[in-house]
Amino acid sequence: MSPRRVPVSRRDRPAKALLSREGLVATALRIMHDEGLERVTMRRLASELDTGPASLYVYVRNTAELHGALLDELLLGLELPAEAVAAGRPKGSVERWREGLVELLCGYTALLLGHPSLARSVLTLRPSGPNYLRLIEALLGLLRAGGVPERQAAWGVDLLLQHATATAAEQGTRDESVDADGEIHTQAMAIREATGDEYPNIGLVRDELFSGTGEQRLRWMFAALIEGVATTATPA
Amino acid sequence: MSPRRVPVSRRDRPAKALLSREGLVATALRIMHDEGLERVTMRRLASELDTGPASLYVYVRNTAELHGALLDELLLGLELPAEAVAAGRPKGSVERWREGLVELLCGYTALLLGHPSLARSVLTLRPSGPNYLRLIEALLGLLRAGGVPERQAAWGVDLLLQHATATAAEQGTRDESVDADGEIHTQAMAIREATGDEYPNIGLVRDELFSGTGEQRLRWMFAALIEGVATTATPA
DNA sequence: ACCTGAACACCGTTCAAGT
DNA sequence: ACCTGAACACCGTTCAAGT
Repeated sequence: MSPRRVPVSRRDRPAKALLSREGLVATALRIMHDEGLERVTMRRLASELDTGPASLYVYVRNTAELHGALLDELLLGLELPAEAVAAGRPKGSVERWREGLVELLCGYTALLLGHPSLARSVLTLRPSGPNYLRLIEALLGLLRAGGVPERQAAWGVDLLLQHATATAAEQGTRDESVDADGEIHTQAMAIREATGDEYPNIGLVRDELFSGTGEQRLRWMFAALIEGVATTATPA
Repeated sequence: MSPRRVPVSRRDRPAKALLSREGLVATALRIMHDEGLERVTMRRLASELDTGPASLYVYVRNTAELHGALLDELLLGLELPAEAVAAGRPKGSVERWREGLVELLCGYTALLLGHPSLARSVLTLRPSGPNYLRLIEALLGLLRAGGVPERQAAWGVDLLLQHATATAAEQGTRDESVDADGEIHTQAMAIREATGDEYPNIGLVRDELFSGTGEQRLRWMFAALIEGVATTATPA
């Protein structure tokens, strides 16, 4: 029907920015910041880049890989504490490494808390980007600075990162998605209604189950994790 | 066109089992066991129950709530260790409570490892079913039996359950979904290729990052968690 | 080679309308 | 009241075909 020869796009669009992995990730990052990760779909991304969804599969294997790239981009903004840079060589006040660890882990958690659905994705991702490796490197450095044995340090990094990611993923749904916020109330109510008859221990510590701020609990959890990692011997 | 008066269904179908929340959950449970949670969709459930998807919303608020019900049904099959039942009163050999905790947590993890995508869902769920409360009750009982202070015990339950759930969720994708198994290899390769130049600490403990069996690492992680919870003081 | 239109095979949730 | 057909507004991924 309508003539298809008019090359309007040539003048209308800003040069159509040739597709590339970098362009893809940059656009995805922008959408994530503006509208949240759930809006970053292959179809949305494609239409944003003036193409069909199939074209994206030239640059990323699948959605999971795209999410991995987004995480690494985000990690660029995570500054490593000074203690982690001069790794392996303990200096300054004793136990400084613990503070450095908590700081770094809180930073990583805060980063993910800004994008909780990314955290959910990362939890099943085994990230492999250079900036994630830097993070592992820094955590290992701090643990070694604290004199934590090699195997405990190696396994500990897993434990610490998993906890940070899971915490962000868990908090996630609460403020972002519409539906899930009913569930906290439902659980809180269930716990408050749990009779000391059927659930004596819940009855005894009921208030403590809800005590503390998120920040307090998070810092305590990291401290407990670090303590456990530092003092629990691995098998064999 | 075709006459709609023939009540064939009356003879063909097994009485069409009136809709109910229990029936819904039972059907969902069956599909989950046979084909995995990703097949348990509202539409699939509806067609299985000979109705439209809209009808299900009379019995569950949304998918998240349905998943919560599935978890609680699953937890029916989790047996609590004897130590947890006679809670609060330490008896038998000292430190028996630690074994009980590890056992219970491993049991819970194993349960979820059988349905990793349910674990992913549970992580953002704050479950509130009676059987989940029983689990909280048992964990609290064991921690109290170990003389762990109230606040540490309360906050610790959160930490322990989150770790168990996150572990199952993480393992999850690996064997279940098709795509994600590439990522472990990708990460492993990235770590193996990380030069000791750029990543000295990774270079030093490289082998330990991959050492141990899943079972060994899980038990060590729970032991470390428990140790940290038991010995780390909460603020204020 | 690099790219993509069109299709395949699905989703959760809502709401006006029926019984 | 209780229930539901039909629609709304989407998904990820593949593959044959084009340039």
